[in-house]
Amino acid sequence: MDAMLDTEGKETSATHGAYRRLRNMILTGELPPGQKLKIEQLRGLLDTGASPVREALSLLTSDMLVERIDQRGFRAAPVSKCNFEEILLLRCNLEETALRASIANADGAWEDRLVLRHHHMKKAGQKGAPDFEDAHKAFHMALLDNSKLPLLMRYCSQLYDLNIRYRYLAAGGPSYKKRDIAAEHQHILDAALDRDANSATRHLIDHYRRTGEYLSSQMEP
Amino acid sequence: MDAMLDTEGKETSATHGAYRRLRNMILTGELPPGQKLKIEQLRGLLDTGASPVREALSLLTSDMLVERIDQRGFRAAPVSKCNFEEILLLRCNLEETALRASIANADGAWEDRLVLRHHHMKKAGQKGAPDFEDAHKAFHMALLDNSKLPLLMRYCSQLYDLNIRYRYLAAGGPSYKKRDIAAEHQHILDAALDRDANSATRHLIDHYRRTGEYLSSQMEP
DNA sequence: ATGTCAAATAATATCGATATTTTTGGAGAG
DNA sequence: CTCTCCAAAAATATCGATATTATTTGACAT
Repeated sequence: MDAMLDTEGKETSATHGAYRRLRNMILTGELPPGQKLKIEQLRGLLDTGASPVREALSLLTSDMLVERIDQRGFRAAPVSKCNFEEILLLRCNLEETALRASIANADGAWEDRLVLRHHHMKKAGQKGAPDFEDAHKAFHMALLDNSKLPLLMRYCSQLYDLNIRYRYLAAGGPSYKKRDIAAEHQHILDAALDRDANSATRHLIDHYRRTGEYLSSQMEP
Repeated sequence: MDAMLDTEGKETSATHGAYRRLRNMILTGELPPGQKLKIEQLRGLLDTGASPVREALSLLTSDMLVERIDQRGFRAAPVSKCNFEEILLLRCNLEETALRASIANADGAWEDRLVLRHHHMKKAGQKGAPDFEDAHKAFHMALLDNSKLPLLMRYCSQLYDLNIRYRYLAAGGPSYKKRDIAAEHQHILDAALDRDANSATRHLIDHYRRTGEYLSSQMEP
């Protein structure tokens, strides 16, 4: 009953709450790569027991955001240029597969979802909303989710998160507006609505490669 | 100090031991798909505390072998023909990428490892050793591991395990010898040693597709 | 001075118990 | 006879404490 009065009335279990907060802290770089994650320290930070913290860290292990070291506890997953480039490679491969499958299953309901997600993203981008990241992910996932391939979706979602972590680390926050990102999104959307798989995947992959090259250039080898 | 005297002197932490044993039980079907996994019950089965069991189940969640249901505990992941076909699809896609990358990096040390793994697998297969499964996986992983792409390797390993689960479920154990599996493996090996990426991937994918069709035919829709 | 070993310290992993939540079973009303 | 609702039972999630293991510190011998 205390949990309800905590800070907001939205979290269900302590474990899940700890999971979400730790995840965010790692994605945004608040907990830097390679940092030792001591139970006691986190227990204080999230004010909850040791069991939820421990279980949340176990779950983050599957997302490859936390590493468990034999009997020596946990640490935030390290980063490297090499790792970043592998993420990019896999994303291009898997998202192409998913997007082609989505387009193959295209129907009116999917098109509606796409248009809606795109609109929300544009709106969030214009007023610099803090939930632009969420809207951006939602749009990209909507492109893929008509594939009806849950495993593939899971991998894409995981890789997406690993990628935005690098974006936060390299730029200290959402660093769009460099290029004309909006136009790139529009091209992808239009091609998807036209059900032109070749054009859509080409635009999508270009979109990733460009962001990838920019981030790659900002990292030491 | 008790842990050393348990049954054998090889396990390090209780959590890891529980993880390995539960994983095996799920893969072999000893814990059937969809079954509720009650902490108390497993605690008795593995005779260890509730914390290691709980943490092991959390880890198995990332392997997609266990599902966590909001506040209602855990259950063994369900199976379906649809899920099986997705696994097959992703395996063909990801392993082709990995094998091509492996061959691109080919060198003498890798060839040695391949030959060795293949030999061990053949030996284990002839004498019907219980560790044939392990040797079989080791050979397939050796084909891929020269790609030097750890993330991709992880996905391939995960999908491999999900797949052998279906093999156990459909056949109640290793059901090879139906076709001339040995010849198929030989073809893959030879093509890899020749550094012929097209031939190697064709043989590898055929190998999976054939096993896949056999298993698919044994399942209800 | 320096390297090594042992005691002290700190952190993890695990246990046993409790509070919360879900599920079950049955009694009463419609 | 069926449905709803409440109480009892079971199971989960969480806490606090302990045992185990790693890390540091400092003393001793070389």
